[in-house]
Amino acid sequence: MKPKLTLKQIAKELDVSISTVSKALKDSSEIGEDTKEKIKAFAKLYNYKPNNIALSLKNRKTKTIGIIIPEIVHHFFTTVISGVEKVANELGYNVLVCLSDNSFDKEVLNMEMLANGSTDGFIMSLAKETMQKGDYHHLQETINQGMPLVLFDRVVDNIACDKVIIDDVNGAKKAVNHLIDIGCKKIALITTVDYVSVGKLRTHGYQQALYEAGLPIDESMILKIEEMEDSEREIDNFLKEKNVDGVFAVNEHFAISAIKTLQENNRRIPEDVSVIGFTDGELSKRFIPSLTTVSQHGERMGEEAARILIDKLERSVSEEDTYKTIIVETGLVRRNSTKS
Amino acid sequence: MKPKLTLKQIAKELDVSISTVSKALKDSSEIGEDTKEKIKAFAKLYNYKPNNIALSLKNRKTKTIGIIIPEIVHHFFTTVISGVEKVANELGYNVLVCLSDNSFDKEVLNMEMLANGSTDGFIMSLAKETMQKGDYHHLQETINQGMPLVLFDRVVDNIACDKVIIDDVNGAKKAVNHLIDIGCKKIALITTVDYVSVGKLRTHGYQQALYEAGLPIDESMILKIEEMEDSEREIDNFLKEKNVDGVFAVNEHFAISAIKTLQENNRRIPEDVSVIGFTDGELSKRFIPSLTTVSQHGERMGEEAARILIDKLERSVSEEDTYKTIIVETGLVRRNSTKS
DNA sequence: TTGTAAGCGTTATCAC
DNA sequence: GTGATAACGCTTACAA
Repeated sequence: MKPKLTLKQIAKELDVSISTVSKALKDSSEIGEDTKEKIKAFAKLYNYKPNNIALSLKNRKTKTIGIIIPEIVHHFFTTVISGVEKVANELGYNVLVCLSDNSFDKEVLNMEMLANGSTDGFIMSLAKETMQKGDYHHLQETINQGMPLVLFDRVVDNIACDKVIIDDVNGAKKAVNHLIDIGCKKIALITTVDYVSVGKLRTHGYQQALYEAGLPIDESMILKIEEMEDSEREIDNFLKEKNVDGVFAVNEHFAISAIKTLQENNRRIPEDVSVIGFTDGELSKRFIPSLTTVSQHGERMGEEAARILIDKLERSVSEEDTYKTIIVETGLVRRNSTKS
Repeated sequence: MKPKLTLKQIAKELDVSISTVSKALKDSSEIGEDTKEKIKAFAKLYNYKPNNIALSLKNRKTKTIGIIIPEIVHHFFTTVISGVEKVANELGYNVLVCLSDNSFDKEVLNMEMLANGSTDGFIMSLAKETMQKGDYHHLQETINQGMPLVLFDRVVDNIACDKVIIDDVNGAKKAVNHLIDIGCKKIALITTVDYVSVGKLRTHGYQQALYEAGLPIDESMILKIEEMEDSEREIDNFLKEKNVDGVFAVNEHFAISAIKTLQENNRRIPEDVSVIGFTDGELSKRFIPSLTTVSQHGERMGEEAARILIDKLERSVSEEDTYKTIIVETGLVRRNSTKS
C-alpha cells in the first residue's frame, strides 16, 4: 500500500523545492525547461494527482454541489439528480446527494453538515414537513453566508434565490383541458394537501380549467391526500361510487390507483373514464393501459438548476444579486388511458 | 452576507489565542472554566461550526463515502443509495454519488476524481462496459492506495475487496423452481449478455433448476439481450411464436415486455403462461397483473455495504486485511403473474 | 531560474 | 491556564 504522492515527496525525491514542483506542474514560465520536463515526467510516471481537499482549503471552494431532496424513490427526483450530475460533471463539479426523508430536522442537519465547507452551493427540493412548518431559516442562513441556493419543484415564494419549477398551473390546465376536449364533464381531481406547493398549484390549474370551460367546480370531486401510504385506500373510497368520466391525478401513483379502483368497479378505461397523471415515469409508460400524463422533464430541470448554480459560483462574488425563476414547460403525453 | 465564522475570528473578538478557542470548544481541562464559558457562549451565539475541509485536511479523512453506480434510473440502484445514505448519515458520514452511465471511462474518471481526497472509501457497482473490457486497474489502484472498496451487485471475482451480492444463482433457481412447481414445462429465460455477472449467474440458476428437475435445457428458449433499448422488440420477436408456459425474466422490464407480447398474442397471464421477474420495484407491484418476482432487497444491500465500509474506515489501518462477501438472501414475492 | 514563506482552518505538542 | 508553533497539501507573492 503506497500512500498518495504529494508535492512534498516529489520535491524531496527530485531535490528541488515544493514551489518549484508546483510551478513546474502548472507549466509556469518561471521554471527552466529541463527542470519542468524532469518534474513532469516524474509526476506522470508516479501518477501524481493534486489533493482536492488541500485545493479546497486553499481556494475556499470545493467544486462540489450539494443536492438535498425529500426522497429518492420518487422517479422524478432521480431524473433530476441525473440531470444535475450530467451538467456538473461536464463542468468539473462533483455532486453530493443527501436525502431529507421529508423530515424538517434531517433537512436542516444535512444542510448544516454540507454548508461547513463540503459544498459550494445547494440544489434542493423542500421536505414536505418543511413546507408544512413554513420554517425556512436554514435556507436564509445559507444564503446569508453567501452560498448560492437553487430551489426546484417544491419551492417557496418568500425566499430570494434562483428557482427552477414547472408551470404547475398550466400543466394541470393542459391536462384538464384535454379531458374537457375529449368530452369529459364530471372530472375528479386527486391531489396532495395544499401546503405542498405543487399540489396547491395543480389544484388551481384544475379549477381554472373548469372555470374557463364553464363547468361547475364541485369540492366533493376533489380528494386531497396527506399520506402516500393510505393513498390507495383513500382513492378507492373516494371513487367507488362517484360518478365520474374523467380523473386528473397529480402523480402517477394516484393515477394508477384510480384506474385500478375504477376497473374493479367495472368502469372501462378509457371508454367510460379517462385518466391523466402527472410526471412521466416508468410506470406511466409501461402500465396497461399506458398513462396519458403531463410530462415534467426532470432531467432538464436538473440541468437547468445545475447550470444556474455553477454559473453563479463562477461569477465574481461582488456582482449584484439577481435571482431568476426558470419555468420548464410541461408537455402532454397522450397514451391509452384517455379517449382519443 | 457574513462569511463563516472561524476560530481565528473568535480569538480576535475575544482577545485570546486561537488554540485557546479550539481547546475551549473541545471542553479541554486545560482551559479555565470562565474562559471556556465565555468562548462557548460566543461560539453558540454566532453559531460557530468547524470547517469540514480544514478538518479533512488535518485528519486525513473526509467522513464521506463515494458511491459510483452505472445508472440511477434503475430503481434497484436507487434503493441501494437509500440504504447507504441511511447508515452513512447515522454514523456521521456524507455520501457522494457519481454515475458512470455504464461507461468505463467515466467510471475511471469519477473514481480518480473522488480518490484525490474527496472520499475515504468507495461503494460501487461496475459499469457494463467495465465488465465487458475486464479492465479493473482503477479498482486495484484505489485499493493499493489504501482506500477501502466495497463492490455490490455487479462485482468481479479477481479483485480482493469486500462484496455485497445477492445469491443470483439461487434466486434464479427459486424462481424457476416455482414455475416448475406450478406445472410449467416449457420455461423460457430472458436474460442479459453473459459478461454482466448477474446475467450469467441467473442463467446458471435457470439451467440448474431445469437440470435438477429433469427438464431439458433448450438453448433456443434462452434470449440474451444486449441493449435495454432494443429489448422490447427483441422480446417480441422471441416470444411471438414460441410455445411457452412459463417465462423467467432477469429484471422487471423484461418481464413486463414479455407479458405485453404474450397478451397481444392472446395468451392469458397467468392462466396460459406464468411470468416471474427479478427485482422488486414499483413496476412489479403496480403492474396489472402484478408481478411475481425475486426480491432483491436493495436497501439492505446498501446498508450492508455502508456498514462494512465504515467499519473498515474506523478500524486502525494496520489491521490485517480480510475481505468478506456478504450474500443477501433473495425472497420470492408471489403476485398475480403466476398461477397459484 | 529557483527557493522561502505565508496562508487556507484546524488540532496537537510543547513552552511559558 | 494560556499561547506559540508546526503540521495537513497546496498556491503564490516575494526574495534570492
